[in-house]
Amino acid sequence: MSTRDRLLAVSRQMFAARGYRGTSIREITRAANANLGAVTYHFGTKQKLYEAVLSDAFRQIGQRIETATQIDGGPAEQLAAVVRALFRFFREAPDVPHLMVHELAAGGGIPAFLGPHLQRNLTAIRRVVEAGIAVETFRPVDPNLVAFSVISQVVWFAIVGRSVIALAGMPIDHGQLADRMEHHVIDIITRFLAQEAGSP
Amino acid sequence: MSTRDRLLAVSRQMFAARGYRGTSIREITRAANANLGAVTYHFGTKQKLYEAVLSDAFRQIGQRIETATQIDGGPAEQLAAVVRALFRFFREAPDVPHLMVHELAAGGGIPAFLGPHLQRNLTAIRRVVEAGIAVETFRPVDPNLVAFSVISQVVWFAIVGRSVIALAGMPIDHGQLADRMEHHVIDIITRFLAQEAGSP
DNA sequence: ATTTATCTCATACACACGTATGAATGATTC
DNA sequence: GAATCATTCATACGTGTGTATGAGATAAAT
Repeated sequence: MSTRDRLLAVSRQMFAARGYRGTSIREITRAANANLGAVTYHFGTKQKLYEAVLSDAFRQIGQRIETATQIDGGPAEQLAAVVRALFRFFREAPDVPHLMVHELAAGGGIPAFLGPHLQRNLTAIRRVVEAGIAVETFRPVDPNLVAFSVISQVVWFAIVGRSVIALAGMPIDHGQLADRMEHHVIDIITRFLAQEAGSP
Repeated sequence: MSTRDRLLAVSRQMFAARGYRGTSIREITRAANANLGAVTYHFGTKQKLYEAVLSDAFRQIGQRIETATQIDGGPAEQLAAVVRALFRFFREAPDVPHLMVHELAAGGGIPAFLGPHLQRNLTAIRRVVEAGIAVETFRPVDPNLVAFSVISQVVWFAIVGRSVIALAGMPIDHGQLADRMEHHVIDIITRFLAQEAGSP
């Protein structure tokens, strides 16, 4: 693994755990068995390294979502697939939701270089909902709000799920809660989108 | 307004916008028209100042939630009141959700001094759901998951609502979206908890 | 074998940080 | 009015920060 790649991997972990300002490039290079100058050489500046980490993470999310929206099946299956894909990805790469949230929590809105990534993710989910409405599988609701509900719950679980188990005193482990939460999110969205029983 | 109170107010804004490490006590004291030593004098250390800000914010959230759960009306009305109270509070004090998220985004779980606050909030919501299940207004679902859905969507909206309007190209302002989002969250939760049409 | 390009390393610099301290000021009390 | 207390202020200290730089190492190309 090249020095550049080691720096990226370690940065990702550390930025996720401690945030941008909470992580020094000295810590990063130490943990990556690299020299202090390596950051300057490969990325120019700490900020550029951070942007590289973030772009990569958001690009991965986008890939997962888009793949999920392209499976065979109706809109309901595709939407469920999106939720499942997000849960799986965040379990494989728990750094990613933390990176997201660190970034979004800071004031000043979303940085320019992340806009396109987020927009694509939003659009992918919205399209599925719109398709479902078009074929009257779903009620005619605002697709943006649905996308919002999906993302918020999945990301929030990835961030606070562990802590909530302790706080609520739930007698289960994180994996079990993740499974239940996955079903819960799919369930809650499905019920929201379902045509009323007695509709035409 | 005393120096101590000015420090608290300014800190709250700045910690919310830039996070703990992103805010220096020099910036704080400058913006609060106070001397650098005032922080040492009134709070001892930057960390203690931060904890004072955070405890206060979470205490306020708790008050709002508990008040909402005590209104007259059935469980459905009380749950809707909680959602409305949270939306209103986060609109009045937009710093608070940012403080929350900054804190939760950091690794290492929830700090000890925040645990009790969060637990109380969780419990208050859970009780309402449990009451609704007991009188068979609601389906028998896991109350923790419902609390989770409520909080995640409300907080997430407070954090990224503004950005999403721009990203999704929605032709409305933030206040309008907040109103729609409030209805949406109440709607989605209500539908989830509603007894099936043909149940006994 | 020598040049060239790519990368690593140790070190230096200027600056911002949190904290400590002791003098100065203001208010309260006797 | 003197004495006591609470608060404010300017300043100093040590440390950690991001970045820059130039010498050294390694590998590729000619």
